[in-house]
Amino acid sequence: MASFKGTYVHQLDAKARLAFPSRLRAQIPEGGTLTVSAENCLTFYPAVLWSDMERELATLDPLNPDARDTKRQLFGSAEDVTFDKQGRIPIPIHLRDHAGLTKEVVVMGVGDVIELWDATAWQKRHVRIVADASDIMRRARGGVPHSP
Amino acid sequence: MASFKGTYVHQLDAKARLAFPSRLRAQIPEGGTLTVSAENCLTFYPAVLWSDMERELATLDPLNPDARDTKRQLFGSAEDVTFDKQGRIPIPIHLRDHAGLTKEVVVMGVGDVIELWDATAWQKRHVRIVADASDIMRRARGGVPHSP
DNA sequence: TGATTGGTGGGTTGTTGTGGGGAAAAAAGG
DNA sequence: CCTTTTTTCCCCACAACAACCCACCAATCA
Repeated sequence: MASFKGTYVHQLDAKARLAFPSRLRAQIPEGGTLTVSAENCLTFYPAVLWSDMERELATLDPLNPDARDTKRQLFGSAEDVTFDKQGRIPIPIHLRDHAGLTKEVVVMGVGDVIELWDATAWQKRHVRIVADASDIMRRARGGVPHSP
Repeated sequence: MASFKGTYVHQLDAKARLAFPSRLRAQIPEGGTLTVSAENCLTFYPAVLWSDMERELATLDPLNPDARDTKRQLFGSAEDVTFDKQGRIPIPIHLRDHAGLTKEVVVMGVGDVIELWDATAWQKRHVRIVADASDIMRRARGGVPHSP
């Protein structure tokens, strides 16, 4: 299983293309699927992981309204992405809007997926994470709900 | 399992490269992974130990927001490091910032990992550790939370 | 004192991100 | 159904950065 790491700051050009960091691109030459995250960012799934995701979503109870909304959110916003010969991907409007992407984009390897953040949005969240690092990491194990 | 020990003070050059102490380097010729620590320093994990770390992070619940932030913090800040022919490693900006590295860097073997500190930051912490040594070591077993 | 190892500095060459022009394809409109 | 407009992709060019290589000093040890 691929393991993505590192933080890269790239520019969204006038044609809404994003140059994908070459280190990350080298791990997924065949592309993958991009969709919205629970936070205000985008999540890139490598092809293998996305098909797992599809299978998992298929097991959700069709009678549960939350399950239906979850599927609407994830499937409805999903886009297959492949790289052009310069290693760039186009980012559709509805995905840009969800993550508030304008110019500076933070591309971050987060283990099995890659996340895209607006630079300033990530900066804000990052200082919060660093400040509360020990608390957050303690709660990460426990599954204790946290307050916003 | 490798066991690192000793303290070395090296200079960060104009290109943000750090000459890794040859004694430590000899134990990990293939490099490893460098990422942020909970304190304001950097932690170097030998390859084997880092893959253990990855496996552990993979077990965190993807539906827990704190787990996601934890993975962002650790994976997002992580960088694979290999040595150049002079035994140096480049240190990216975001890692320099987290540890406040400027010129003098303390490289310290700490058992299974290696830590990098800004020299003055380490000095301050060191005098505190020495002063409170007996209390600190007594609490080390108990897992009692400490005050900053 | 000579040789070897280890740390420091700097030049040079590829690689990578960025911008933009132009062709092909797709969509929209008459 | 054909024309016009928009979008998408490919290519080229440039600038910035990172990796690699070679050379110099300083310290250690025989």
